[in-house]
Amino acid sequence: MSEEHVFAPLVERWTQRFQLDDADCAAIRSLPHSERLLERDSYVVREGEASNNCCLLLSGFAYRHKLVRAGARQILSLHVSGEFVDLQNCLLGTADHNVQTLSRATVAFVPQAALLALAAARPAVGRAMWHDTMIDSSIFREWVVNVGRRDSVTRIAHLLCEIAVRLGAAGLAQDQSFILPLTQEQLADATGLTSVHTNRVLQALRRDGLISLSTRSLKVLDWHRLRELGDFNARYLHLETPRELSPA
Amino acid sequence: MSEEHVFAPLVERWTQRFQLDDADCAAIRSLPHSERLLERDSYVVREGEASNNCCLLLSGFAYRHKLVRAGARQILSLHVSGEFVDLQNCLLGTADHNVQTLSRATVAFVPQAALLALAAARPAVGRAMWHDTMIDSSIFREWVVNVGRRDSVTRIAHLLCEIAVRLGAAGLAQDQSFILPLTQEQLADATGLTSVHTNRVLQALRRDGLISLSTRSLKVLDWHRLRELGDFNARYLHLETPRELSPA
DNA sequence: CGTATTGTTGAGCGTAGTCAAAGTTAGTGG
DNA sequence: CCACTAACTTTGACTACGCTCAACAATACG
Repeated sequence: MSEEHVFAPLVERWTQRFQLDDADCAAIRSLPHSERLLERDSYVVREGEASNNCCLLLSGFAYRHKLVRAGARQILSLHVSGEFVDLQNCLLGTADHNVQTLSRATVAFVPQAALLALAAARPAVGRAMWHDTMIDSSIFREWVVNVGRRDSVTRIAHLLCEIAVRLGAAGLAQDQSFILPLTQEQLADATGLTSVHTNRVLQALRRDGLISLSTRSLKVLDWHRLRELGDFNARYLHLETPRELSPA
Repeated sequence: MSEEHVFAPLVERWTQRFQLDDADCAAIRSLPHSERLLERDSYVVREGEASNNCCLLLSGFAYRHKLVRAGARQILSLHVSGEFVDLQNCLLGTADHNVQTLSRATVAFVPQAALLALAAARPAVGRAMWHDTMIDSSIFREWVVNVGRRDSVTRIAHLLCEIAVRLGAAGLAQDQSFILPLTQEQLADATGLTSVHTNRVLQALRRDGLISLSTRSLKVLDWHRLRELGDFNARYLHLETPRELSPA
């Protein structure tokens, strides 16, 4: 991956949604950064650490999670390539959660100070960054609802819907088929269930002809019914272009 | 409440944490706004609505929530006076959740465009706003953990700890006592439990001498044990001066 | 003072958890 | 390329935490 293309997907995504001018784009492209290849399960951020760098995911998948005293893990969100994975920790001094790769991944670490300086110098870019973090926030809210008020089948179906839509939007799905980057244990940790129960729910979804799933490869066979079953409404993903707001 | 003091608590809070100069503060104070008194249970934002105003809570309490198809409600967060209650919806065009008052409240509605213009014109203020929303985000993450991976007693204890610390930080608690602005049904909706079970857990906490609670008035009797029981660590609140209820 | 809201109690049930073991797939090194 | 191992998935039997339903008590409030 050549240096000058590192930020290309990011610039493309942002220019589609926000009015970034050439200077904005150039400023993004000239951000200092160091590119790295991370093995699966590598920690990108550890809870309690001071964070000096922000991590942009160039390829692969990542997730956030937290541990409770009893030792259980709760996965907080999933991330696909093209996303900044810890703008969150960037603004708040110390990380309050862990970020880890789900797969082998390439990332670019960008010094926090450079990002904040860019946000201050180029308000349109700052707003794009803020906007991205607000979408993350919306997804957290939906996850609170998912683990708080939905039964196990609905919960799993909802999560699969979210993954299907987000991978689709990122161009990582064809014909309702995609690589599910999570083990059943990770699906369980994302939904607040046990891996045993998650396994049984997945079998039920297969039995009912909603999905086919084998070794990390998932195909949605009946999107309408899965969406219905999962009580899924994509609004919270805010995939549409945001309304244009011009400074007064 | 006189016009020029509407933003005073906000300016004070932000200047304590960020380096805002006089021009920044003046710009905040001169934000256009309309002040209103809202009765208890008033909607501030409704899911699906386009939002044109941001709501700053001047007094009273508010909460965010979402409904699932089955009709259950999940409370997503609580808000105390001095906080912007929907900077979230401000950046994203349409609201993805409801915001409602928990008590009679006074609020100031600020036009969204003015806020975004301010954020762009005065980067330090923009960063303060972004920072506030990132703390909300951190709290959402902790709530995902709370409802996803903690048992009922731990969950309720954790929520009570959060409320105690946040009300303490806002100067709304004295001597480990404060007004608990939630009914048991609302506590249940915040923790993903039923009101019946919440009632039983509260009784257990009273029986064990951790809290005393009667008609909306809660006193923490044993902060150390409650904190322990609730698996509570205030880091996620990112209070600069974590003013925890100290054991005398 | 009457009514609505909120809190409390009991009995029975069901969803999801626990524990343990076997089966399957993927990854690694010989 | 195969053998071996670790990781992941599946199954069964049993358990328990928290839910449901329903009635009643206490409190707030107009």
